[in-house]
Amino acid sequence: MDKTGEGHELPALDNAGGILSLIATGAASSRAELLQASGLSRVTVTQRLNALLACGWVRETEKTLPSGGRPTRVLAVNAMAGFMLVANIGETHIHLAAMDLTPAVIDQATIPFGVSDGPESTLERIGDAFAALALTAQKTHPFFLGISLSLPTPVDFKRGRVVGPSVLHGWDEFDIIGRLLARFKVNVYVENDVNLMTIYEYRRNFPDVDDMLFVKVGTGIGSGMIAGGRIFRGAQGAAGDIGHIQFLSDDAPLCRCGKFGCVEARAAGWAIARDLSARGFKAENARDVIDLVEQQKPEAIMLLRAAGRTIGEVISDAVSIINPSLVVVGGTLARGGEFLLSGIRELVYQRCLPLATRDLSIVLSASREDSAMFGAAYLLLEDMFSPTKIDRLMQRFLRERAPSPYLSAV
Amino acid sequence: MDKTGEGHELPALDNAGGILSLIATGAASSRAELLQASGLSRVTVTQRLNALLACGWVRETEKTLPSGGRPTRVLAVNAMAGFMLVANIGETHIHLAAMDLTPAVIDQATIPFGVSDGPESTLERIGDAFAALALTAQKTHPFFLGISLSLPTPVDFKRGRVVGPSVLHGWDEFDIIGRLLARFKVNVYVENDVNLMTIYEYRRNFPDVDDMLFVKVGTGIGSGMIAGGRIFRGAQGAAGDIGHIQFLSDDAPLCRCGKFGCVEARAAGWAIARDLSARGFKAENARDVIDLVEQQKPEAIMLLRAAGRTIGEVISDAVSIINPSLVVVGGTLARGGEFLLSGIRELVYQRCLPLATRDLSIVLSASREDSAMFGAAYLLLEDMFSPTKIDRLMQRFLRERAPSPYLSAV
DNA sequence: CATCTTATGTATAATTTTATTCATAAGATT
DNA sequence: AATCTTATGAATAAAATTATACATAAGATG
Repeated sequence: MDKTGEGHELPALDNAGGILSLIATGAASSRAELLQASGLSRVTVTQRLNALLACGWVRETEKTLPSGGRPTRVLAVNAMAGFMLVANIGETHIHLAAMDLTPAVIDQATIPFGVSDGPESTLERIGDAFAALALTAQKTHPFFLGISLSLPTPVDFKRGRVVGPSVLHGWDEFDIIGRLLARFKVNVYVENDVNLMTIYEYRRNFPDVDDMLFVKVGTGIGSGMIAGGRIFRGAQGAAGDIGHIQFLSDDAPLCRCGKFGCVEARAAGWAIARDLSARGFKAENARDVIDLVEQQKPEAIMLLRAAGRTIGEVISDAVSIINPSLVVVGGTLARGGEFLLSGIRELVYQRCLPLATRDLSIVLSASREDSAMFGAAYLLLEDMFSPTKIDRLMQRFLRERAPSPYLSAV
Repeated sequence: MDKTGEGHELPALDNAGGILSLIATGAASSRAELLQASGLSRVTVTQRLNALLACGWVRETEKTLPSGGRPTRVLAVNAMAGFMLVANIGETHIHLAAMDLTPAVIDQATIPFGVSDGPESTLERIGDAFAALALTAQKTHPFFLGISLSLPTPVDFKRGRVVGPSVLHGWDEFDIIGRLLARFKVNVYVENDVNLMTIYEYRRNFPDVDDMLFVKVGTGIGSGMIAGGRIFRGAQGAAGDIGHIQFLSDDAPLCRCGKFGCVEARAAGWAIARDLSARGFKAENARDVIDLVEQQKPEAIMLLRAAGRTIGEVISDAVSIINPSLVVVGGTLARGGEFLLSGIRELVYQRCLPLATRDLSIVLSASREDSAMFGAAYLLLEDMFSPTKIDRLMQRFLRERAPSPYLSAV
């Protein structure tokens, strides 16, 4: 009996998920590597790969690898097989995009936002914008993979909820996943923006550096870690909170968190802006600080240099504790370039033991503004194409591809 | 044709490694769980499990789990299936043991050692002691799994070598694995003692706490981390080096490492001994300090309390950065109990944000002196029974079990 | 004790996967 | 152009694995 119920010639995708996962995660990019990595026989791999090719999940690229004989054809996930919806919630706007599996932007939108907007109405507006983006994207990229959100606040990733104090009012413990799931029926991911920027740096710029620290120096200060090739979140998703490590002194300034002497209160964008204001400049946030630096104001440059040394102190602690092989400095103040970086380097090389700094690089991020959005896309892809989850993805795909008339009739 | 060449009735262990791995790693402890976890059919699981039972790798325990019907039989790796050799190289002695797969000690030995003994002669003496232990152990525990060493110095685990400055003279970059492999032809693991103590705490005392920090406060200060259930080593295996994080002040004391103001120089056993000596007491190391504390000398207690607060500062940094849900304090000075712990707790709860300390426990280790040796055993078991390595283990087992007369004749 | 539930073993046929072999493809080398 | 190498596809039989069905085991429950 024909399983599809019709003579539709749909290729059998049984157990092809493992093959797709290997290609998507980069574990294999040719038939030979698939054989090696999967441990399956050539016949089986060929059959499953053909099914994936026929369905449009995988494509043969034009690239080939030299082999001594006939060149190896390079395989890749077909970026146009599907799309995902991502959004980066900032403090003044929400950027939204439909992305293909590259990930690259298919279509995007921006809606206004304020930190006092509650989650209910915000998620409804995000949902509306998403629905419009999905309508366009689905025409060219048939399969809707899922949704991924970036939030400027601590997030318990497993539960997908904002935890603890946040700049976003009323979001604490709100069931973000539940709300979006009810409307879109796809996997929903929610993560902190710094962790997503970290994932972006790792996947896009330093895919071979399996132990790195990303430090965002903007209006606030935060960090994310890649440990053994995976984002490291800690027990509550609060790992990397270096902004509120304290250095006590007689003149320890008051921090936003209510304590004295935090790194943020000494070196974050808002702290430098505060100090510049006290000196008669007009500065409210990190961007104003950088504007003054770019205008070569000596006071601004001096304060940025000092901030670099302060941040260098806390980065040196982090380097001693987690021993990364790369530190990437990003965020708005990173646009201050060497003015910021030299102080960081100075302190790290001075304070850490040679063993930890021997093979350590400290570099500026080359990221664009929306790296968190791409990070959100990478996170979604990484999780959905992981060996443990791929089967569920394939099952949903099969269900949607062949909506059985019998089932819907019952 | 009979594969064994004889009518020996040896059960076919083909592909049984996966089943053994599931049982050994704790991923499954009953037939039902094996079915679920392996995804194989009942027939296949039964067949492979029977082979493992027949070979003595696995046994049925007396324990059963209630199920509503016939109780589920609990399976476990047979602790007597094999043995491993472990050694903990300390600064004055080397403790060696043959351990079963529990791991529990079968037989042990101690040989003298000094930090100026080079690796060549030391490894030869360790090899001799190991050979003697193996002779006994092999009688009751047939299969020789491997060797695992604990060293009081930074180790690059992947390469199995001492890296950077070390209390052990002449060991830097020495090929420890190569030397032991040449003599024993089994897997050899080499790891830092603090990481092994961390593994011990995790596996034996807190198996459900997947994000923990272990701090060893002895003559020196070091730490190890469990992140997501795995030991976290960093890029060079130097992660957790909290002993040389600096707190500068006017009276910053000189550290062994040549810098001023390190945590070690303020709060380690040798630093407290130094301060006690300056006050006329006779104290050289952490043990002497604890002796004075146990004699209720107010100066010793005062210095230990102060050390607790200093260590608390650096632990609070680590807690902010890695967000564990548990901190275990061990090492010789931990025998000072609340005198040490109260200062640590005070500083951590004072300096970390509530999000990080909300679900954080800080406890004393209940470990015995030789926890590093058990940690070494756990490390070996964990790696050799991991899904990725189990097949190699099974292959060696099969090779040794059935030494083919044809092969040796050729 | 009879009955219920779930655990566990085994025989059979159906299905999936593999090993093996042969054939063709496609660039590199001579 | 002839030849070499490795990639890739396909056909066949052999082997492994599964689904299914049936049978027994063993404690809990009433």
